[in-house]
Amino acid sequence: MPEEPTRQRRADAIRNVDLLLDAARIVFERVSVDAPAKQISDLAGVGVGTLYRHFPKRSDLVKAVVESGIESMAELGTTLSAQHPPDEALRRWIDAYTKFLGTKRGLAPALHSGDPAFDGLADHFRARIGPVLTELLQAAKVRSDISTDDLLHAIAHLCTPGPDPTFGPRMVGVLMDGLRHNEKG
Amino acid sequence: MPEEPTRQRRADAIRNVDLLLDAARIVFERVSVDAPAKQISDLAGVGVGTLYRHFPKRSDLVKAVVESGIESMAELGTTLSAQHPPDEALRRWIDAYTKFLGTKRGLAPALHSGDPAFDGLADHFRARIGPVLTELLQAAKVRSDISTDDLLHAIAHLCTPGPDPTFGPRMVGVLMDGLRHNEKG
DNA sequence: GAACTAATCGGAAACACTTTCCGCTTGAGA
DNA sequence: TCTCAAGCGGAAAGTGTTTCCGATTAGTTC
Repeated sequence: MPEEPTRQRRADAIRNVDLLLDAARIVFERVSVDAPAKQISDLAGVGVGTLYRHFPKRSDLVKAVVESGIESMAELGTTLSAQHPPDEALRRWIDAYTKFLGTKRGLAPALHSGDPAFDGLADHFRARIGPVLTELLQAAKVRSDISTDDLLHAIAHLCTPGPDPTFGPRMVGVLMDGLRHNEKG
Repeated sequence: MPEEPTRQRRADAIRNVDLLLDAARIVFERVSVDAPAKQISDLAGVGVGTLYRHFPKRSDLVKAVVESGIESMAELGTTLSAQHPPDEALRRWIDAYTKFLGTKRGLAPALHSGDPAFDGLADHFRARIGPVLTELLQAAKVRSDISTDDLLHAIAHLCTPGPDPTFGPRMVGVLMDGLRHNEKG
């Protein structure tokens, strides 16, 4: 692979990417994942053109924000499994995951809308979080016909932010009961 | 309430509404709930203007299609509870509900997107389906801290059509296990 | 530290819908 | 058959995304 003596990345470009990510995090949380791109570029103090230069599709910005969240979730998993007994670690991690998804309006629907824009994201997600959760699940000895992917997916679906903030957590609770007290061994 | 000697509704208008609903059902299933309005009006053989005359917002068309589905679900509930023992009736009804949601691409995400356009729909849904499901649930004696609404919601969330068509049904299965073998009596 | 250039910027223009408007058409009622 | 409001269709307006490109400006070189 040709390694051109590439010129260093411009400082303002790096700064703008950060500004945009910060602005996006704020807007996604306070307004919605569906807010107009201009609203984000305005908050970041740059033009729309700049936003689209760094994130060719609007969805790429969403992806970038989510990816940064994925990283923290993965790290949390490692930390928790070191500090708590298996099922407690699992419980806490699921709690955090639930909260992560529940915080950004429209995020869960967007991720599971089937929009091919997010296909790659799911893979990255799986690759990074999957092993961590798998370990937690095995340690907690839950039923075996449900895969790690299944569970991540299911929780993501259940945790759409809505009028009743207890909904997601409660249903996840039922789901976890179902995992433990199962009919398939 | 003033009952004006209102003129009868025009035959072509009635026909066009039907054509539009049929076209919408087809497009929602074959393409997606998010397909352009023009695609639907074309299939129906009318102009966009006509579509918007009968369904002022694009989402009204979605609503209309879903409402017709709700009606059949309600009827099915009654039928099933008359012909089967409680838990079998519940199982079958949940199956049908799962399939209903899983069939229209983008429907579940749309319904739970938080878009106020669908607020009324949720109420209608609840009013019509709630009692039926409540009866099924009581008859099947499942845990009590989960309401009928909760369950309808949860299933709807889980049944987003995706690459793996078995996902929804499987997770609903786990959820139902959780309802029966619970930790809260 | 001045000149050279490619990377970057920003906002205007091009697109892709959705929704509104309005002149023309047609079915219902007399 | 005649009248005329309901209904039609598609053009135009509104809204958000994505592309473009002339004007800047940060690295690099001398």
